[in-house]
Amino acid sequence: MVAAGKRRGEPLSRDRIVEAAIDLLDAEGEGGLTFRALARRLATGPGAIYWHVTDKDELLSAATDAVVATTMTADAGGTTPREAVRAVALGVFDAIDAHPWVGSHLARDPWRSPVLRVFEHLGRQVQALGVPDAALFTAASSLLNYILGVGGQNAANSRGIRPDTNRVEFLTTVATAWDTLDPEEYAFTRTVAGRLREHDDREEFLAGIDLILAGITARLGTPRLP
Amino acid sequence: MVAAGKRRGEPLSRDRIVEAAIDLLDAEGEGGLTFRALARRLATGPGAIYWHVTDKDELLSAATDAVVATTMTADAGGTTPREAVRAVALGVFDAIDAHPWVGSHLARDPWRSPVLRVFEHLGRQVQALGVPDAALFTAASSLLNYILGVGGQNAANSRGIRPDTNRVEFLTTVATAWDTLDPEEYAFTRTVAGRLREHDDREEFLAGIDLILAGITARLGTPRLP
DNA sequence: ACCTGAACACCGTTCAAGT
DNA sequence: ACCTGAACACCGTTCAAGT
Repeated sequence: MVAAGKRRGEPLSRDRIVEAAIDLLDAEGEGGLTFRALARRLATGPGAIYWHVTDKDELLSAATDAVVATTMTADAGGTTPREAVRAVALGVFDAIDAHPWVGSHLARDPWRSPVLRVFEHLGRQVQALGVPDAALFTAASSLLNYILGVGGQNAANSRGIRPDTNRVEFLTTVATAWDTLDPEEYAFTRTVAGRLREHDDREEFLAGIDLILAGITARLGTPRLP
Repeated sequence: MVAAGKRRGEPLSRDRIVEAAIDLLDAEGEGGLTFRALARRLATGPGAIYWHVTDKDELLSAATDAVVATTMTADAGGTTPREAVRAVALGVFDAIDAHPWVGSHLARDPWRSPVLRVFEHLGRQVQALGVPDAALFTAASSLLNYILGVGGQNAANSRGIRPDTNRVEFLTTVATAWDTLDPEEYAFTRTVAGRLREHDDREEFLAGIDLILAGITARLGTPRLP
């Protein structure tokens, strides 16, 4: 990946452009992806990129898709469907952790290939859980939406932070801010502020997945809810 | 709301600016909010706005918060906690339906006032459900993240669409696109394509909330999961 | 204290011109 | 077919100058 910009000899190609875009996004963040910066990295002019890519939006989608696709390759054979769902979810979570911009883009890229890829893999595992046909769509998209929600928030979090601040520091800052909230208006939030301070993002994320899985399996016997 | 731009006599104020920003966002979409356009609407120069507002980001947050706050006023007294959770969730859903840009911004505005407001209200109702202290944070933030996920997707959907196309038309387009997907790679997605075509966004959203609620209540008796 | 609007430092995107 | 890079039409934001 890192070599994308170095290979000046090779002709421009969609793949090389996407690769360089990922590098740029990783290094500089969402604001760092610019046609000019990208062109500089590829030793060409900004106009050249438009010959291989229609749009900045398409470029971002392609970059996101490339990252998501790699985390979705291993089809988690052997384990239980429940663990497989967790594996898919964690794959997306970790991808966003490593490339925060993926979270932002997934959240605003509905039903296009990157999101669809995740949906497909979640759906297969939900199917394996034995969920009846009528409930498949709801189960899979609930998981998907939860994952996208967390992803968006995490992406936003790491966007607002200087890269050098660590997690604990950040959580302490937020939790301390919560302590100054109006005690009446934010009674509940203040109650769980301690929980925020000590929680582990990844475990918290998984706990949410488990909650939804519990909801899905809880009604496996039940034909319909009131 | 609509009169915000008309009251040229009154002095500029943060409130008037936010009000005009909401109008602009509603009328023109996310791309329509520009300091220049806003200034024109307020019959002033772009620089004047900066005296009352620090940033475009802060302005967007203020606009989002104003919309979210109004939907969160009625504290759903009388009904069951379950119905109250649904009411809070639907409030956010409908707000995003009416103002799609709210969905986009919520998704990228972590732990700031608009999101915190929703979190607080969800948390109170979760508390009323009888969820033990140790599980409160997870339950409330799972609901929140699901809501934010759906919100982001819905916002993105209505962003990519010309305002005149209706829902059915749009869903048909997406579902038809799904039919052309690789049958092997997207086996599950193709299975549920029909479901997508006929589904109602709002009901689907509520079904997801119910799923999470089922997960939350399913373990009310259980001390710990494996 | 508050407003004005020109100016700065950027963007994405296009397109005539080149090879 | 593919690349170049100047040019167009915008942005957010700042700031000297005004009231």
